[in-house]
Amino acid sequence: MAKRLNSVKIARSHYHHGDLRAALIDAGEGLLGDRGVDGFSLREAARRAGVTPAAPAHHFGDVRGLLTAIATRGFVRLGEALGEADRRAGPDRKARLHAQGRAYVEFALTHPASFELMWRKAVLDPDDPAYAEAGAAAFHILRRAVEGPEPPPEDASPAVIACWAVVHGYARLALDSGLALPPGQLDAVLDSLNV
Amino acid sequence: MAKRLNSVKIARSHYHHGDLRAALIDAGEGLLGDRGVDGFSLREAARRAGVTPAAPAHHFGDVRGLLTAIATRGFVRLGEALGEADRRAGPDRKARLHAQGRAYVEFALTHPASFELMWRKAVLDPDDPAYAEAGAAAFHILRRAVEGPEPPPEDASPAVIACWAVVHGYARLALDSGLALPPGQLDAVLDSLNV
DNA sequence: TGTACATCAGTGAACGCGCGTTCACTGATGTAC
DNA sequence: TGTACATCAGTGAACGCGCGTTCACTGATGTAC
Repeated sequence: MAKRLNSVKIARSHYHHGDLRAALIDAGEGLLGDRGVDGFSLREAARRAGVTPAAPAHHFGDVRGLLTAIATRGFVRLGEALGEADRRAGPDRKARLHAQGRAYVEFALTHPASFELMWRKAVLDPDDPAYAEAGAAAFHILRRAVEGPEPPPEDASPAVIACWAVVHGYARLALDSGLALPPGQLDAVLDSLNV
Repeated sequence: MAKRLNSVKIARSHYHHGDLRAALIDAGEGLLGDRGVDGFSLREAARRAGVTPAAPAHHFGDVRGLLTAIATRGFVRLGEALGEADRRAGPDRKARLHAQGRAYVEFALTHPASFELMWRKAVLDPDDPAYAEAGAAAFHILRRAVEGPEPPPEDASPAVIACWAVVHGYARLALDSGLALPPGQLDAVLDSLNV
């Protein structure tokens, strides 16, 4: 019987899925994309992961736990997108800000249901450490672009709040309102901001 | 038997509530305030209005209809608040803009559940004429402050979008994030906007 | 003014549904010796 | 290398729940004559 040293194990038995935790988050994200936050259910997520409705409890406790994990992954991805945009933008402060703003809005428009879930505290466990940390980390990337590489430990500056409000508001507006927002518009809005 | 000519009829019989439509919207708003959008139910709203769960159907068709009516009233109230703030602000354009911005954010923070519902298209009937009209009317008040008394029939200018994005974003941010936003901050943000 | 009758706006019982969670269980895994 | 056993991560059946909606009904209202 060959030892399986590979980290990827393909054929798995009925029991012991292998990485059900990740599979449930995957399935949950897909479900979210198809049905939105209001159409989400634990049972359907389990169904999509090919598993019994009781299985998720071992990994997440309850629905709230699974939703929080999905939202956390959303913040991680958002942080990656912001970091990536920031790196590509080069050293210019304004260029970095614009790049992050565009990435933020693009993320929201590309994953509207995830984006909404990330802020729907009523269905999450907002005190979950991983969730809180992922959100703070994403915010920190924006802060560093605005306040410099080592922001002071105090509260974020008004300039950061202003930038975040504009970008977040723009993303929300694009999703919330029926308004068709032309692509270049965000740049114009950010340009009109003196920060 | 005296004819009841008064518009207000106090004692009503079991049947024929009098103005159940309004009473259900009232009850629904209260429920929304207590439990949030995710805690809303038709049955509980009917219970609070002292009526059978089947009664709302006569006035609203289904839950979606009731929620849409509540959201519509939210937009009407928001419009009133914006108009009121605008009037108080006098003729100066910047003053009007700031006043409306403050009123917008204050509305959102005072009625967070209503504000959220107003934008939750997934649970509403966004094509409902009254709902669409109330939303457009509120937006129009902001537009007039930015673009002048007779805005052209075309799409709103980038300046209006910028203002709305800032104000809407600020309101959303205050609700979405855990961040404590100091009261004067919105003014600072609006000041940094060249419109 | 009185009466017949259509319409309206409620009742209350019942329906089926999908949900989240629980429970005792069992097969697979991994570790100690 | 082999065996015993504890732990882990699933199963699958069942639970109770509140929900939105339906249905036949009935009391109140208002209108025509």
